[in-house]
Formats: sequence, structure tokens, C-alpha cells
Amino acid sequence: MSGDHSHSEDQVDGGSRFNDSHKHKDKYKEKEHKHKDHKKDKERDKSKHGNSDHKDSSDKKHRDKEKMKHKDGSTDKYKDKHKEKRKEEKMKSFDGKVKKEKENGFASPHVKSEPEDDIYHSPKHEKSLKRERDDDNDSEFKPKKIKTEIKTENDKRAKKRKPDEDTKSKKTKNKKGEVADGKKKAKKEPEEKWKWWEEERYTDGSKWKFLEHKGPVFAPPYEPLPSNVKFYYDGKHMKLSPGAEEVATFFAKMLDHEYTTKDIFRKNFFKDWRKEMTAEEKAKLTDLKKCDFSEMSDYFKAQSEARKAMTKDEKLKIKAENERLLQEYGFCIMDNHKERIANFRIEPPGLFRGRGDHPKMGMLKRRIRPQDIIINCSKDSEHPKPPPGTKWKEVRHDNKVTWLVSWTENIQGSIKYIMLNPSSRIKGEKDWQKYETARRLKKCVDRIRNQYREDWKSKEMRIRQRAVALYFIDKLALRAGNEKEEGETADTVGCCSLRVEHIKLYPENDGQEYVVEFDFLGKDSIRYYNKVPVEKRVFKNLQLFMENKEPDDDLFDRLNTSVLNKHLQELMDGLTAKVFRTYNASITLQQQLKELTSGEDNVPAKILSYNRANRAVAILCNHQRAPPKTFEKSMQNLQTKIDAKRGQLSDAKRDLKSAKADAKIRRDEKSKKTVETKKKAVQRIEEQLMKLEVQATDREENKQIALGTSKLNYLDPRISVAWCKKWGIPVEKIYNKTQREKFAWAIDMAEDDYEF
DNA sequence: ATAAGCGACTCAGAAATCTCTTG
DNA sequence: TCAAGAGATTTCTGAGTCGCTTA
Repeated sequence: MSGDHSHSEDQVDGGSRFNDSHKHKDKYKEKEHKHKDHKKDKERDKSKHGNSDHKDSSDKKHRDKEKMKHKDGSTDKYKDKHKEKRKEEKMKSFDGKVKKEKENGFASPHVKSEPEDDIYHSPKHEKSLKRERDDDNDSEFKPKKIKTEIKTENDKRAKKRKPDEDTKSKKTKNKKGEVADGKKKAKKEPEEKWKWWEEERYTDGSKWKFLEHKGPVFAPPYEPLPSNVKFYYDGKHMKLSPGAEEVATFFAKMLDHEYTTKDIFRKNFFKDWRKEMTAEEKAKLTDLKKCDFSEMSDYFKAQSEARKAMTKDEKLKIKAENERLLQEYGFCIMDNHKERIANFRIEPPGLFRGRGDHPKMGMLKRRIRPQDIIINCSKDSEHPKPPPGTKWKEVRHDNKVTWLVSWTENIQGSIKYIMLNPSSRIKGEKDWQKYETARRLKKCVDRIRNQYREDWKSKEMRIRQRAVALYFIDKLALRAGNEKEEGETADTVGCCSLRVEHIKLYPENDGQEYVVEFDFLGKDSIRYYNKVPVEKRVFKNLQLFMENKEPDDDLFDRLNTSVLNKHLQELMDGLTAKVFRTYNASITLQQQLKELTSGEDNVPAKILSYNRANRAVAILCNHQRAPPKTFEKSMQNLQTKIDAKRGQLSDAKRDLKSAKADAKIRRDEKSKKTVETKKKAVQRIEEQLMKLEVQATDREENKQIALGTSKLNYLDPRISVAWCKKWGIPVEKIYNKTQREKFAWAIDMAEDDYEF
């Protein structure tokens, strides 16, 4: 619900979406909501310059066509159009492809290299120059001697950049300077961080030229239970075969979890468990209800207690061992640089935990063995060795992909990968590119919005559907909504897969006209609930789409994500449905920051504003979390603290008063000084109190909203960095260490005047 | 030619673990 | 001073998106 949608109170704070949480008692909140609501509107209208009118006009004008119904655009037409489009596409794709690649190739780095690169919003992509470089650059890039240069900056790519660097050197230097003179550097910045964002990118579709790694770390082998830990069936002790026992322990470990109470989970588990049993066991164990896992469960609990109770030394030992593993397996060498791997451990066997009503929950996730593993690395690298006596399934050398290791998982038959950490060049470049695409959307979003408004009146049903869907995606930040195989996954939907049962239409609701109520399960079975007033034409179209349909029929029966994305691709190079989410999220953050941040505020208050801006985005994107179990208690604790602080404050004030009185009488230096001290004390306490109160507000507002996802995946980090610089907030207050690593590129390049 | 399915990658919240605070 | 517990961070792996290939 970006801006315009939410005019009703409850909708705004997601009160409707997030059940009870926000009470809106405080003014901040209201303010926030308002902002949220109107901001977008404003912005859109503003930017649209002049099309603000089209709502009305469009509504009034072409009412005529409203009548057409489903049958409309005959299939023939449909197809013809399609064909045409196809052709176009093909033509495009010839030169188009090349173009695209190139553009991606340097999209921003190039900008950087321009002398005025200080201005990041600078007109981008003056391609030609760069392009040449990219091209020759490629040919030039050879695997080379890897070992030595983990730290090097002087591979060829870097060298290339040198000239440019000079122009910008002051900036770079400053940056380094800051880091350098902090003690930090000595501590843990032994070498300069590699600034991949100052280098050229590949433009030939390859992801790397050299890749070397040690392969995955396998799950530890199963350790049979000690003989005193018994399993009972129907009250009688029964010794399980190792295979059956292992699977039993998976269940035992989850005994306290709600999963094990669910029928589907139990059914799936039991079925798969039986497959691991010996014939004897199979014959005997026929009813899960008669299985008693409690001793196993207790045993594991005891173990975890024991782990907690370990001595410091033991803990250190484990830590050291983990560190060793990390050092050995946690890094790879990609194109002359040592890079962190995200998940170098293979997923251990266990019971599948789907989200929501997943039909496969409880199934056995089998153990992955070396012969299941595909290794990807350079030909000329030292290949990872499989454990003694085993073989990899395959070793390949595909530099068109980014993964190091893959295997096929047995529940859904999907492929799992080991890839690099978000701080790596390969992830970072992509991330950066994502935001650049969103910024390109910013430039043409008005045009696109106008177009879909026009399309609401189209003769063709499929175009109307496409236009309405796009409106939802844009306005509500819905996901695209691919179709899913029924029965294979939980029943969740996105925009294109919405069904009639997921929306309700209210010609009039709470004093608003044309209200649409959404209620469906989205990704991860998170409920999306929202009541939104929409434009009349949209409303009418929805009525049309719903005519003569059953609740479980598709709302947009002539639309799917591939059709939609093809259309979007025509509107803008690289545009897909998800770009709207990124764009709307980032632009909302930027606007909110502008509106909420007040120069007079102190640092904690500014950070509260930041969090609120972040929160607005999280609400827009429907990022929810289960309220922490300890939420109420922790709120109470905070309140207690606040009360205590208030007490302290009034004491301090009293002290101050008497000190003042004292000073008046005495008129000596000493008592004056006391007054000063007391004054300071009062001030300090006031500040502390304020901080606590801010904290309380923040926490309350955040009860069931998850900020992390948007922060990590949707918000252009340069917006945040610029905000920090503008207001003198240390970036550490906004991004923790990991986040700073991921966003190093943004931290390095964004200045305080960065505009998304 | 089209739909289905595959592959590769991003994004998602919960759970596990670590760290810091506080009583 | 230290243990507990809260809060922050990290890990984990499931669930999407989207382009491409194949039947």
C-alpha cells in the first residue's frame, strides 16, 4: 500500500494487516501514517505533472467501452497480437541483446569513472567509451597466477581503472583515511578492501574466469544413540535398526514443535520413516501414535543443556574448530580475489519443514553424499577432493553460472546451490545493478502508469487484465505470482495468480468508494490483508473479471507472469514485475526519510525516523514476523526502566533546585559549580529518558513487522548512506557489520546528495 | 508454437548462536 | 562479579521470480 492507497486509518498502519499490533495512540504514529498515505500520492502526482487529472477524465470519458465482457478480444486477435509481438521481440533481440549486455556491463561503474562522478545521480550510461574498454578488457583477462594476489589490487582490471581513479582520488582517499586512522585498521583491516565496484564488469555473460574452492562440508555422520536411551512402541521397549533410529531421532528432536501435531506432517513422516525400517520393524510399527520418542527427546535436551554448561575451554575449542572449518572451506578464489562463501555446509538430513500448509511437510530429507554433488570450478584450478573412498557426481567448469556446488534435493526435486556471500563481487554487482534498473524505472514510471490507465479501457480483456494487475503490482507492491503446481506446495498466490475468492469488492465502504479487500496467503504463507480504495475503472474491471466465475477461478484468467513480463520488457529494457517492488520500496524510503527527519532531532530521534521510514517500506512490502514470544515482557521491562528513569529525573530536578537555592544564598564558587553539575545531571537523565522512550515507541511499532528483509533486499543502500552522511549519523547505527560488508559499494560511493 | 519444466538466482522468516546488559 | 536473560546477529533453508530449453 504505497501512498495513495491507504486513506483509511486501519489500513495504513496495517492495523488491518497486522492484527492487533499498532494502537496508534501516539502522535508520531499518526503522523507517520499520514505521511505514508499521501506521500506517494503527492509524489506521483507531482512527477506526473498534469496527469493528476486523468483519473477523472479517464473515468468520465470512455465509459463506453466498459461494456465489453469476457468474450471480447477474440482469441484470434489475441494470438495475432502475440505473433506480432513475438516478431518484434525477435528483431529486437538481435541487436537488443547486445545492447542490453553492454549496458549492464558497465551501467554504473562507468558513471563512476566520469570525472564528475561525485554526482551519482548523474546522467548515466554514456556508453560508447566504456564499451570499448569492456570489450578489450575481456579478452585481456586471463586466469593467471592466482595464489599470490589474493590481496592484490593490481590485476589488469584494476590497472585499467587507474587513470580514472586519479580524478576521483580525493574521495577515495578520504574514505580510506577515515578507516585508516581509526584504530580499527590496525585491528582488522590488514589489507585494503578490494573495491570491485571501481572495476570493469564482464560483458560476455561469463561470471568469472577463475574459480577454485575446497568443495562442501558434509553433515556429520549419524551417531547412534547410547543403549540406555530407549524407544518404546505400544509401551514396550524396542531396539531400532540404525537407519530407522536415525529417522526417529529427527522426529524426536522436533517433539516440542507444533509441526509434530499436524496430521500431514505425521502422515508424511511415518510413511517415509517406514521406508527406512527393516521388514521386521515395518511389520511391527504400524501406528505412529503408539511410538514413544520421549526418552530420545529428553536425551537431546540433556545434550543441549550439557553443551550450554560446557566450560569455557571446551567452548573455545569448538569455536576454534569452527573457525578452522571456515578458514578452510568458507572461502574460494574467484578471479584473483579471496571471497567468502555463503553456505559451505551441506544441509543435514532431517524432516522437511514446509511453511504454511505444505503438503510435503514431515517428509524425510535425505542425507546428501558426495556422489550427489556437482562441483563447479575452473579447469585450471585445484579441484576439490571428495572424501576418501567417494566420488563427486560430476565436476564441471561452467563460468556462465555463479555457483560452486550443487545437488538435487529429494523433496521437491529442486536444485540447491552453494554460492558466494553477499559481500562478494559477484553478488554485489548484481545487487547494484538491481537498483540501477529500479532507478531507470523511476524515469519512465509515469509513462508506464499512464499507459496502464489507458489500458484499463482496452477492448481486449487480456490487456485490461494485464493493466489492472500491473496497477496492483505498482500500487500495492504485490509479487508477480507465478503459477504453481497444485498439491506440490502450499497454496499461496501473488498478483497474477489471485483467485476470485481472494478479493471482495465494496462499492462503498466506511465512507470510501470502490474499495477492494484483499485477503490471501502470499509467499511463505504470510497473510496479505488490505482494504484499498481503487479507481473506479479498476473497480469496474474487477467486477467484470469476476463475472460468472467460481471462487476458485483465476481472477486474471488471461494473464500469467510470463505474458506480463514480456509486456514489461517492451516498456523498458530489463523491466519485470519485481522491479516495481524494488522501485516502490526505495522511493518510499527516500520520501519518508525526507519527511520524517528533522534537523533539530538528536541522533536517537533521527534513528527513530529512519526506522519509521524503513517500517513504512516493510508495511508496503508486507514483511511480517511472528511477534517475539517475549515481546510483552520486554515491553514491560522497558516501561519499568522508563518509570525508574522518570523518578531519577524528578529527583535530579529537585536536587538542582535546592542547589540553586543554595547557590543563591551562598554565592560562592563552589555552590555555583554544584549547580552546574546538577544541571548536567538533569540533562543527562533527560537524554537517557528520551532515548528509552524512543526505544519503546520503536519497539512497539515494530511488534510484528520485520525490517530486515526490506533493508537487505529492497532499499537502495545508497539512500541510507546518503541520509547518514547528510545528518551526521554514523553508518554503524544503521547497518551492522555484515550489512556494511554487503553494502560496501554503496558506503564507498554514495555522497550525501545521492538521489535514488 | 506453446506450455511445461528446469535451472539459477533473489528474497523470506524462523531458529540457532553470539554478545551485551543488567540485576 | 557473574549468571541469566534480552536483544542482536548469523545461519539456515524454504519459497519465490524469471529466463531458457525442451517436448
